Amino acid sequence: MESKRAKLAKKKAFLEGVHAVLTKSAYESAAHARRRAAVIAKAGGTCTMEPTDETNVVLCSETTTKAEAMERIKQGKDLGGKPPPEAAHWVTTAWLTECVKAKTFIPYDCFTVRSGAPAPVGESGSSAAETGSPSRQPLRHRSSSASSTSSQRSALQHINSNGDYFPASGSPSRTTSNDNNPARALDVGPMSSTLTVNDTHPRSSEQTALISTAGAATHATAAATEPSASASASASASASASQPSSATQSPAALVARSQRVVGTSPEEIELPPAWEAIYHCYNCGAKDHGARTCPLPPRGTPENTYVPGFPGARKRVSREWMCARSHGHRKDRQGAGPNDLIISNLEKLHDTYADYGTWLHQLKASNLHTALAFIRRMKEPITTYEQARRIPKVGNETAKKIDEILSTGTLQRLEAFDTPEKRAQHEFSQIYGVGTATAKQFVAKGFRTIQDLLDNQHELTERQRIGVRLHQELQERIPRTEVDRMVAHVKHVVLSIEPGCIFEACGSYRRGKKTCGDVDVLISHRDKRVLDTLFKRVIDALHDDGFLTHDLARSEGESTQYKYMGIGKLKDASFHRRVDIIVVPWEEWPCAILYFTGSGAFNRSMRLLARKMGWSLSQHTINYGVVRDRKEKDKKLGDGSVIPVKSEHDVFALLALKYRPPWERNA
DNA sequence: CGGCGGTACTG
DNA sequence: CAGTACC
DNA sequence: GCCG
Repeated sequence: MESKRAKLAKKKAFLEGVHAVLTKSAYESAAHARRRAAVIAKAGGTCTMEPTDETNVVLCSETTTKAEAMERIKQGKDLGGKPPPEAAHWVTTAWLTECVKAKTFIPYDCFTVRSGAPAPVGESGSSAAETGSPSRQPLRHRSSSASSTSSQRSALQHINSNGDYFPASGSPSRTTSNDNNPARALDVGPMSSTLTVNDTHPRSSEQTALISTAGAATHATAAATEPSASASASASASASASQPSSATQSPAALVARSQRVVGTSPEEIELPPAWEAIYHCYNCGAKDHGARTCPLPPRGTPENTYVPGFPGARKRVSREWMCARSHGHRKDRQGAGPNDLIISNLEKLHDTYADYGTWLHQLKASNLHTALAFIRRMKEPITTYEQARRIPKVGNETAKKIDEILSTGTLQRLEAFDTPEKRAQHEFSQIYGVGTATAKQFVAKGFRTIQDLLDNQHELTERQRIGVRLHQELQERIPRTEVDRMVAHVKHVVLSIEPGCIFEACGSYRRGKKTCGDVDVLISHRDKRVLDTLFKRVIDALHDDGFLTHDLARSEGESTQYKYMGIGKLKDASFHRRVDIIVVPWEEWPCAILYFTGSGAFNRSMRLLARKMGWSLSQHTINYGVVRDRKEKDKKLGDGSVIPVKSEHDVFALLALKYRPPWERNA
């Protein structure tokens, strides 16, 4: 259990950072407005009539919705016509006043608040004495607050999952999980945490030592919980302030910041009765909790040798599995890395392998891709063949190539491929809907540039036409702030259609990347009947308001998981962006969010591991007793039976893996 | 030497 | 069915 | 192309 003090700090956390803006409809007179402003000031926030970059709360009157307020703002009646920040929270003034009075804090993601209806959510504030310290600085002037702890994120999520969408399902112990501390995953060097992984394979420990000499410095940081915790907390506390320092924020902090805006999913789901009957904690076997809240150390360590009661379960796993290790991102890092020359050359080699399109070369490419994931995270330069050999997935061939790069600066192999035809083929294959086969066809037809394709659009399929026309725009990475706004928009539309939905933005965004290639949105609802129409209604609504501009592929008719792939654009954005939306049944949520968060290499690794255990992991479920055809591996003879899971943690526990938060799943 | 993720939409 | 896509 |  958390101390009372920690709880108090959490309660203060939201109100501390409030910078509110009043809409005209939120007050009747100047005096009324002053009273509202006083409420905010008492909470330690600041308040204006004009939105600023720091605005994180918009106060609506008791009788308007966000949509109505937006309309008024558009007409210039409120806020002088200046639009509020897209990511701001919309609450009624009465609600905020009440929260301050009761010393409770505000659920952070209430976008559509209707007349007076919502009562303050969260624990009763009576126990929270003396929170309103009058001398608190406004957000913009605070440097960092020691009172905010790194558990703030889970606190917010806790409230969130007990809030509007998931009333009163929480047990008090759910925040005291074996969950990772975000501060431990700071960007400085996720590698160090692999040292805690459960295996002592002789060779791999050697390899780990090699690579993680780089991360040695991180030990100090990770061990010094206090500073890193407050750094993480201040980053998320100052969430809505658009600070230039965001470039230096850790992925964990970036995710925490986004969670305040877009996260609306429970940490655990309820299962259908038949599944609930066989569900138990896959970390210890208890029936009364899941792996997420299991107090025991991770399964597979000497301290915990529990094995779940499903055929194929095993105790230990080699750390060679990518999914068993922490993979922070390295592409985001600024400055030059020690192995940039090697990396850039091997990346080119990877691309040429991928362009072949044959089964064998796909394997070479994916193998090289995995090796690159390990090379990228090294802080020390590779200098010898032997040193390279010790990196996982780097064998004789790759090590020789690294050696060649070290001595000559390039790869002979690459120069042979540097022809106009190959370059054209590679560029074509970057186009959405154009793969290796089509790219080769285009080259064979004599096309060499994108313009050639634009001039011959009749030769293309519908998806390819869209892909070619928008090719330049879609090549652009999306800044995280724009993803924030896109996701907030989609979430608003989804929740106004069906308030009981759960919603999570996944993909690289959930993994804490600073820029994303596309926007991935996962949606579910408890009620199956709702799901059957929800998908179409959401897509239609997003078309109607002009957000979605092109469809690339979408599920038709009824199925279990609905998938939409298309292109969307915010009105004030400069580029069209790829948007994926998936609607899944409630009980498939954990596997779906695991899949949709990725990364791709992480998924492959995890699924391979599951397969080696005789199981099968997919975006739907994890199954045991799967019977596969020996010859044709695509042919499944039996689906087996579902192993029910309530959270991502359960899947990790099943595979005897230490839980990896999203920002450690980059590869 | 055999194995390498699992699934879903388009045409 | 092959091709392409999602992570 | 790497791994068990």
